[in-house]
Amino acid sequence: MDDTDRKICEILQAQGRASSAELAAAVGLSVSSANERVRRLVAQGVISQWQAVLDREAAGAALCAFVLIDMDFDGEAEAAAELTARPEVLELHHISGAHSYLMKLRLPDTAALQRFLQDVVKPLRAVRRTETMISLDTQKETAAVRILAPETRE
Amino acid sequence: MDDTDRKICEILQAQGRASSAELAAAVGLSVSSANERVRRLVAQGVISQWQAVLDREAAGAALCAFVLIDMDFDGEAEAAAELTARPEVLELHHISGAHSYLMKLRLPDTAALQRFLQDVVKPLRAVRRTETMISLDTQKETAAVRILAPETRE
DNA sequence: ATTGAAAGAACCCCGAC
DNA sequence: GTCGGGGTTCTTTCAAT
Repeated sequence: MDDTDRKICEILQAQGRASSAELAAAVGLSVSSANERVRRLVAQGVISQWQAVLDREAAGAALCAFVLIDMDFDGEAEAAAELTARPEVLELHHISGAHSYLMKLRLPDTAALQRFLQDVVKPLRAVRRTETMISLDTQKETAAVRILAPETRE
Repeated sequence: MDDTDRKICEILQAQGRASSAELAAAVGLSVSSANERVRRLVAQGVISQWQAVLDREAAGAALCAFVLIDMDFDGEAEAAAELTARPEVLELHHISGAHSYLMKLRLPDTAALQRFLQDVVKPLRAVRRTETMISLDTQKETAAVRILAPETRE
Protein backbone atom coordinates (compact mmCIF):
# COMPACT_ATOMS: atom_id res chain seq x y z
CA MET A 1 0.00 0.00 0.00
CA ASP A 2 2.14 2.85 -1.30
CA ASP A 3 1.40 6.26 -2.75
CA THR A 4 0.51 4.73 -6.11
CA ASP A 5 -2.06 2.46 -4.51
CA ARG A 6 -3.52 5.37 -2.60
CA LYS A 7 -3.82 7.44 -5.75
CA ILE A 8 -5.54 4.58 -7.52
CA CYS A 9 -7.96 4.23 -4.61
CA GLU A 10 -8.72 7.93 -4.69
CA ILE A 11 -9.50 7.82 -8.38
CA LEU A 12 -11.64 4.71 -8.06
CA GLN A 13 -13.63 6.21 -5.21
CA ALA A 14 -14.57 9.10 -7.47
CA GLN A 15 -14.74 7.19 -10.76
CA GLY A 16 -15.41 3.56 -10.13
CA ARG A 17 -15.42 2.76 -13.82
CA ALA A 18 -12.08 4.31 -14.62
CA SER A 19 -10.28 1.96 -17.02
CA SER A 20 -6.87 0.49 -16.36
CA ALA A 21 -5.55 2.70 -19.14
CA GLU A 22 -6.86 5.82 -17.37
CA LEU A 23 -5.42 4.70 -14.07
CA ALA A 24 -2.11 3.88 -15.72
CA ALA A 25 -1.90 7.34 -17.24
CA ALA A 26 -2.77 8.99 -13.92
CA VAL A 27 -0.14 7.18 -11.88
CA GLY A 28 2.54 6.81 -14.56
CA LEU A 29 2.56 3.05 -14.94
CA SER A 30 1.80 0.60 -17.71
CA VAL A 31 -1.70 -0.71 -18.21
CA SER A 32 -0.64 -4.15 -16.94
CA SER A 33 0.80 -2.72 -13.75
CA ALA A 34 -2.20 -0.55 -13.05
CA ASN A 35 -4.41 -3.55 -13.63
CA GLU A 36 -2.30 -5.65 -11.30
CA ARG A 37 -2.51 -2.96 -8.60
CA VAL A 38 -6.27 -2.92 -8.74
CA ARG A 39 -6.39 -6.71 -8.65
CA ARG A 40 -4.21 -6.70 -5.54
CA LEU A 41 -6.21 -4.00 -3.80
CA VAL A 42 -9.36 -6.04 -4.30
CA ALA A 43 -7.64 -9.26 -3.20
CA GLN A 44 -6.33 -7.56 -0.05
CA GLY A 45 -9.77 -6.26 0.75
CA VAL A 46 -8.72 -2.62 0.55
CA ILE A 47 -11.36 -2.20 -2.12
CA SER A 48 -14.25 -4.01 -0.51
CA GLN A 49 -16.93 -3.37 -3.08
CA TRP A 50 -17.93 -1.77 -6.36
CA GLN A 51 -21.23 -0.05 -6.61
CA ALA A 52 -23.49 2.16 -8.62
CA VAL A 53 -24.75 5.11 -6.58
CA LEU A 54 -28.36 5.95 -7.35
CA ASP A 55 -30.09 9.27 -7.32
CA ARG A 56 -32.23 9.32 -4.17
CA GLU A 57 -35.17 11.07 -5.77
CA ALA A 58 -35.27 8.68 -8.70
CA ALA A 59 -35.10 5.71 -6.36
CA GLY A 60 -38.03 6.95 -4.34
CA ALA A 61 -36.01 7.60 -1.22
CA ALA A 62 -35.98 11.37 -1.19
CA LEU A 63 -36.38 11.67 2.57
CA CYS A 64 -33.39 11.16 4.82
CA ALA A 65 -33.88 10.84 8.56
CA PHE A 66 -31.76 9.96 11.56
CA VAL A 67 -33.26 8.27 14.57
CA LEU A 68 -31.68 8.13 18.00
CA ILE A 69 -32.91 5.01 19.74
CA ASP A 70 -32.86 4.20 23.45
CA MET A 71 -32.89 0.47 24.06
CA ASP A 72 -33.05 -1.91 26.97
CA PHE A 73 -30.36 -4.58 27.08
CA ASP A 74 -33.12 -7.15 26.99
CA GLY A 75 -33.97 -7.84 23.36
CA GLU A 76 -31.35 -5.48 22.05
CA ALA A 77 -29.66 -7.96 19.71
CA GLU A 78 -32.96 -9.04 18.15
CA ALA A 79 -34.03 -5.45 17.67
CA ALA A 80 -30.74 -4.55 16.01
CA ALA A 81 -30.97 -7.59 13.73
CA GLU A 82 -34.51 -6.66 12.78
CA LEU A 83 -33.50 -3.13 11.89
CA THR A 84 -30.39 -4.00 9.89
CA ALA A 85 -32.47 -6.40 7.80
CA ARG A 86 -34.67 -3.54 6.63
CA PRO A 87 -33.80 -1.89 3.31
CA GLU A 88 -34.94 1.50 4.61
CA VAL A 89 -32.16 1.33 7.21
CA LEU A 90 -28.98 2.50 5.51
CA GLU A 91 -26.94 2.66 8.69
CA LEU A 92 -27.16 1.42 12.23
CA HIS A 93 -24.51 2.43 14.74
CA HIS A 94 -24.20 1.45 18.35
CA ILE A 95 -23.09 4.73 19.86
CA SER A 96 -21.59 6.21 22.96
CA GLY A 97 -23.48 8.81 24.92
CA ALA A 98 -27.03 9.23 26.13
CA HIS A 99 -28.62 7.04 23.46
CA SER A 100 -28.05 3.44 22.42
CA TYR A 101 -28.24 3.55 18.63
CA LEU A 102 -28.17 5.98 15.77
CA MET A 103 -30.04 4.84 12.68
CA LYS A 104 -29.99 6.44 9.25
CA LEU A 105 -33.08 6.01 7.12
CA ARG A 106 -33.98 6.69 3.50
CA LEU A 107 -37.67 6.71 2.72
CA PRO A 108 -40.05 8.16 0.12
CA ASP A 109 -41.65 10.75 2.39
CA THR A 110 -42.72 11.67 5.92
CA ALA A 111 -45.75 9.42 5.71
CA ALA A 112 -43.49 6.44 5.09
CA LEU A 113 -41.27 7.57 7.95
CA GLN A 114 -44.23 7.73 10.29
CA ARG A 115 -45.33 4.25 9.22
CA PHE A 116 -41.82 2.86 9.61
CA LEU A 117 -41.47 4.20 13.15
CA GLN A 118 -44.95 3.05 14.10
CA ASP A 119 -44.96 -0.38 12.48
CA VAL A 120 -41.31 -1.42 12.63
CA VAL A 121 -39.40 0.44 15.30
CA LYS A 122 -41.90 0.92 18.12
CA PRO A 123 -43.06 -2.72 18.27
CA LEU A 124 -39.50 -3.87 19.02
CA ARG A 125 -39.48 -5.04 22.62
CA ALA A 126 -36.15 -3.43 23.53
CA VAL A 127 -37.01 0.00 22.15
CA ARG A 128 -37.82 2.46 24.93
CA ARG A 129 -37.80 5.78 23.15
CA THR A 130 -36.83 7.32 19.82
CA GLU A 131 -35.85 10.79 18.73
CA THR A 132 -36.09 11.54 15.04
CA MET A 133 -34.13 14.15 13.17
CA ILE A 134 -35.21 14.82 9.59
CA SER A 135 -32.63 16.00 7.10
CA LEU A 136 -33.97 19.22 5.64
CA ASP A 137 -30.99 19.61 3.35
CA THR A 138 -28.24 17.11 2.69
CA GLN A 139 -25.25 19.36 2.06
CA LYS A 140 -22.81 16.52 1.67
CA GLU A 141 -23.20 12.78 1.47
CA THR A 142 -20.29 10.68 0.31
CA ALA A 143 -18.70 7.34 1.06
CA ALA A 144 -15.28 8.46 -0.14
CA VAL A 145 -12.69 8.57 2.63
CA ARG A 146 -9.27 10.12 2.51
CA ILE A 147 -6.57 7.48 2.43
CA LEU A 148 -3.79 8.15 4.89
CA ALA A 149 -0.31 6.70 4.75
CA PRO A 150 0.26 4.75 8.00
CA GLU A 151 3.17 7.01 8.97
CA THR A 152 1.02 10.16 8.75
CA ARG A 153 -1.47 8.73 11.24
CA GLU A 154 -0.18 10.38 14.36
CA MET B 1 -38.11 3.22 -15.39
CA ASP B 2 -39.80 -0.15 -15.31
CA ASP B 3 -39.25 -3.33 -13.31
CA THR B 4 -36.32 -4.31 -15.51
CA ASP B 5 -34.58 -1.00 -14.84
CA ARG B 6 -35.19 -1.40 -11.14
CA LYS B 7 -33.72 -4.89 -11.14
CA ILE B 8 -30.67 -3.65 -13.01
CA CYS B 9 -30.25 -0.87 -10.47
CA GLU B 10 -30.50 -3.32 -7.61
CA ILE B 11 -27.82 -5.53 -9.09
CA LEU B 12 -25.54 -2.60 -9.85
CA GLN B 13 -25.88 -1.26 -6.33
CA ALA B 14 -24.57 -4.56 -5.01
CA GLN B 15 -22.16 -5.37 -7.83
CA GLY B 16 -21.09 -2.23 -9.58
CA ARG B 17 -18.87 -4.14 -11.98
CA ALA B 18 -21.47 -6.61 -13.15
CA SER B 19 -21.06 -6.98 -16.91
CA SER B 20 -23.81 -6.40 -19.42
CA ALA B 21 -23.85 -10.13 -20.04
CA GLU B 22 -24.52 -10.81 -16.35
CA LEU B 23 -27.24 -8.17 -16.26
CA ALA B 24 -28.75 -9.52 -19.44
CA ALA B 25 -28.93 -13.01 -17.98
CA ALA B 26 -30.47 -11.72 -14.76
CA VAL B 27 -33.24 -9.73 -16.40
CA GLY B 28 -33.82 -11.92 -19.44
CA LEU B 29 -32.72 -9.55 -22.16
CA SER B 30 -30.01 -9.51 -24.78
CA VAL B 31 -26.59 -8.08 -23.99
CA SER B 32 -27.26 -5.08 -26.21
CA SER B 33 -30.52 -4.30 -24.47
CA ALA B 34 -29.04 -4.60 -21.02
CA ASN B 35 -26.24 -2.33 -22.11
CA GLU B 36 -28.69 0.17 -23.52
CA ARG B 37 -30.67 0.15 -20.28
CA VAL B 38 -27.60 0.97 -18.25
CA ARG B 39 -26.62 3.71 -20.68
CA ARG B 40 -30.08 5.24 -20.32
CA LEU B 41 -30.07 5.01 -16.53
CA VAL B 42 -26.79 6.89 -16.44
CA ALA B 43 -27.97 9.46 -19.00
CA GLN B 44 -31.18 10.05 -17.01
CA GLY B 45 -29.17 10.53 -13.85
CA VAL B 46 -30.79 7.59 -12.08
CA ILE B 47 -27.32 6.16 -11.68
CA SER B 48 -25.45 9.20 -10.49
CA GLN B 49 -22.04 7.69 -9.86
CA TRP B 50 -19.84 4.61 -9.92
CA GLN B 51 -17.48 4.06 -7.08
CA ALA B 52 -15.13 1.69 -5.37
CA VAL B 53 -15.94 1.32 -1.67
CA LEU B 54 -12.84 1.11 0.48
CA ASP B 55 -12.29 -0.79 3.68
CA ARG B 56 -12.33 1.81 6.46
CA GLU B 57 -9.54 0.25 8.45
CA ALA B 58 -7.26 -0.01 5.44
CA ALA B 59 -7.95 3.59 4.53
CA GLY B 60 -7.04 4.80 8.00
CA ALA B 61 -10.53 5.93 8.86
CA ALA B 62 -11.50 3.32 11.39
CA LEU B 63 -13.31 5.72 13.70
CA CYS B 64 -16.80 6.84 12.83
CA ALA B 65 -18.39 9.69 14.74
CA PHE B 66 -21.53 11.79 14.47
CA VAL B 67 -21.56 15.38 15.67
CA LEU B 68 -24.67 17.40 16.41
CA ILE B 69 -23.89 21.06 15.86
CA ASP B 70 -25.76 24.10 17.14
CA MET B 71 -25.14 27.14 14.98
CA ASP B 72 -26.03 30.79 14.91
CA PHE B 73 -27.57 32.07 11.68
CA ASP B 74 -24.69 34.48 11.43
CA GLY B 75 -21.85 32.73 9.64
CA GLU B 76 -23.81 29.55 9.12
CA ALA B 77 -23.27 29.30 5.36
CA GLU B 78 -19.51 29.83 5.69
CA ALA B 79 -19.28 27.24 8.43
CA ALA B 80 -21.20 24.69 6.40
CA ALA B 81 -19.03 25.35 3.36
CA GLU B 82 -15.89 24.94 5.45
CA LEU B 83 -17.08 21.62 6.83
CA THR B 84 -18.26 20.12 3.53
CA ALA B 85 -14.86 20.91 2.03
CA ARG B 86 -13.16 18.66 4.58
CA PRO B 87 -12.44 15.07 3.55
CA GLU B 88 -13.08 13.84 7.10
CA VAL B 89 -16.69 15.02 6.76
CA LEU B 90 -18.59 12.30 4.94
CA GLU B 91 -21.99 13.82 5.50
CA LEU B 92 -23.47 17.11 6.57
CA HIS B 93 -27.19 17.42 7.02
CA HIS B 94 -29.21 20.46 8.00
CA ILE B 95 -31.72 18.91 10.35
CA SER B 96 -35.00 19.58 12.05
CA GLY B 97 -35.17 19.52 15.83
CA ALA B 98 -33.13 20.94 18.65
CA HIS B 99 -29.84 21.07 16.73
CA SER B 100 -28.85 22.77 13.48
CA TYR B 101 -26.65 20.18 11.79
CA LEU B 102 -25.71 16.54 11.94
CA MET B 103 -22.25 15.72 10.66
CA LYS B 104 -20.80 12.28 9.99
CA LEU B 105 -17.06 11.93 10.35
CA ARG B 106 -14.53 9.23 9.49
CA LEU B 107 -11.13 9.60 11.15
CA PRO B 108 -8.16 7.43 12.13
CA ASP B 109 -8.77 7.54 15.89
CA THR B 110 -10.09 9.53 18.84
CA ALA B 111 -6.99 11.71 18.88
CA ALA B 112 -7.72 12.80 15.33
CA LEU B 113 -11.34 13.40 16.31
CA GLN B 114 -10.30 15.60 19.21
CA ARG B 115 -8.00 17.57 16.92
CA PHE B 116 -10.67 17.94 14.26
CA LEU B 117 -13.21 19.30 16.74
CA GLN B 118 -10.67 21.59 18.35
CA ASP B 119 -8.93 22.91 15.25
CA VAL B 120 -11.67 22.84 12.62
CA VAL B 121 -15.12 22.86 14.17
CA LYS B 122 -14.80 25.03 17.27
CA PRO B 123 -13.06 27.96 15.53
CA LEU B 124 -16.02 28.40 13.17
CA ARG B 125 -17.75 31.63 14.17
CA ALA B 126 -21.29 30.29 13.86
CA VAL B 127 -20.67 27.18 15.96
CA ARG B 128 -22.21 27.55 19.43
CA ARG B 129 -22.04 24.02 20.76
CA THR B 130 -21.37 20.47 19.62
CA GLU B 131 -22.39 17.06 20.86
CA THR B 132 -20.36 14.11 19.67
CA MET B 133 -21.54 10.54 19.40
CA ILE B 134 -18.91 7.93 18.67
CA SER B 135 -19.87 4.81 16.79
CA LEU B 136 -18.77 1.91 18.95
CA ASP B 137 -19.98 -0.63 16.44
CA THR B 138 -21.21 -0.02 12.94
CA GLN B 139 -23.80 -2.73 12.49
CA LYS B 140 -24.85 -1.62 9.04
CA GLU B 141 -23.51 0.97 6.65
CA THR B 142 -24.67 0.94 3.07
CA ALA B 143 -25.55 3.40 0.34
CA ALA B 144 -27.89 0.98 -1.39
CA VAL B 145 -31.49 2.11 -1.36
CA ARG B 146 -34.55 0.12 -2.28
CA ILE B 147 -36.01 1.25 -5.57
CA LEU B 148 -39.73 1.74 -5.41
CA ALA B 149 -42.09 1.84 -8.35
CA PRO B 150 -43.84 5.24 -8.34
CA GLU B 151 -47.27 3.61 -7.94
CA THR B 152 -46.20 1.80 -4.78
CA ARG B 153 -45.20 5.06 -3.13
CA GLU B 154 -48.37 5.72 -1.21
C1' DA C 1 -37.34 -0.90 -27.23
C1' DT C 2 -35.04 -5.16 -28.74
C1' DT C 3 -31.95 -7.94 -31.20
C1' DG C 4 -27.59 -10.30 -33.37
C1' DA C 5 -23.39 -9.42 -35.42
C1' DA C 6 -19.27 -6.94 -36.12
C1' DA C 7 -15.86 -3.56 -34.55
C1' DG C 8 -13.54 -1.54 -30.96
C1' DA C 9 -11.88 -1.32 -26.26
C1' DA C 10 -10.77 -3.38 -22.01
C1' DC C 11 -9.17 -6.99 -19.16
C1' DC C 12 -6.17 -10.83 -17.91
C1' DC C 13 -2.77 -14.45 -18.27
C1' DC C 14 2.15 -15.20 -19.06
C1' DG C 15 6.87 -15.13 -19.97
C1' DA C 16 10.75 -11.85 -19.59
C1' DC C 17 13.21 -8.33 -17.14
C1' DG D 1 6.89 -5.07 -9.39
C1' DT D 2 6.95 -3.91 -13.92
C1' DC D 3 6.30 -4.57 -18.69
C1' DG D 4 4.41 -5.87 -23.50
C1' DG D 5 2.03 -9.12 -26.32
C1' DG D 6 -1.79 -12.07 -27.44
C1' DG D 7 -6.07 -14.40 -26.34
C1' DT D 8 -10.40 -13.61 -24.21
C1' DT D 9 -14.13 -11.05 -22.67
C1' DC D 10 -16.74 -6.96 -22.62
C1' DT D 11 -18.75 -2.82 -24.48
C1' DT D 12 -20.53 -0.19 -28.21
C1' DT D 13 -22.29 0.69 -32.60
C1' DC D 14 -25.43 -0.35 -36.30
C1' DA D 15 -28.96 -1.99 -39.39
C1' DA D 16 -33.22 -4.38 -38.94
C1' DT D 17 -37.50 -5.57 -36.50
